[in-house]
Amino acid sequence: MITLNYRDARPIYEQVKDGLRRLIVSGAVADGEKLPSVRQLAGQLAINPNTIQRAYNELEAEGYAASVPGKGSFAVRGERGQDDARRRELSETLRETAAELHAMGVSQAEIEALCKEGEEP
Amino acid sequence: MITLNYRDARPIYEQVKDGLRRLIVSGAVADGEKLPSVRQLAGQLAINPNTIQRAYNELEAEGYAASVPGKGSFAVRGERGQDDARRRELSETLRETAAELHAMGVSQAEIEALCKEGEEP
DNA sequence: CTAACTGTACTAAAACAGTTAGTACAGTTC
DNA sequence: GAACTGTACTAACTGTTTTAGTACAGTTAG
Repeated sequence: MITLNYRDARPIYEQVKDGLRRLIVSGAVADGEKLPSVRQLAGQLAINPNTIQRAYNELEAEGYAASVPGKGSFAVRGERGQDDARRRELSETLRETAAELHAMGVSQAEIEALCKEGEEP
Repeated sequence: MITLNYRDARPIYEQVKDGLRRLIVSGAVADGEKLPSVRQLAGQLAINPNTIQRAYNELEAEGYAASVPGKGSFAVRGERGQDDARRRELSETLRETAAELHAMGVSQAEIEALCKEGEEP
């Protein structure tokens, strides 16, 4: 479900957060579907439950999950607009990345091809 | 020349590295042009020389600069292909970013518009 | 009701990366 | 020789990440 990379400079809770968001945003985890419990996912990844809790907290703050005490945590796929900050961040990243590829001599056609790979069918 | 953002989570040496690479790759600093010395740039940014040295070291490892003991550090603008790893990394980032924007409902046209902003004149 | 699960909260310590400080050495330039 | 340059190294401080351990309240199935 999620893989951790300990050589990565990014902290584990962020890797977990990004991994889950990817699953939710891509539809791999359906809207409202139950996510693994804090302790269960911690056991599976062999890390501390606190780390998972932190990932879930931030994911909830961003609008991609909802946690209910006693019940569990659930995926939220809110049509759109659930997190404008994230969209702005992604747009900025996309622009900068494309600009540097351009400077490297990569053609606009190649860049657009990369962008199309994730298009919806 | 370079601005630091202390609120940024990214370490200073990375901000320096990315800033310099951007200057080199964009042509703002010509090929072979002398970069500021370790101590000089450190003084200008009000940080420790060791931090600059680290940025220069990594920049040299990536092929964007060359340091000569006793003389200084110089920009390297190697036509292309000087750093395949960086290009692969950028391609991967671009694809993932575009995919998530797609999943958020952003159109292909909007994405391509962002990518074109950095195009060469 | 009991037992086993759920999320949440909190403190304390350990581990790590980033950064600074200081010093030192060898090569270059004038 | 003096003033630069890059490089190397150790030591210490700092903040974040992560772990460990414990605790409490709500939910659910038996």
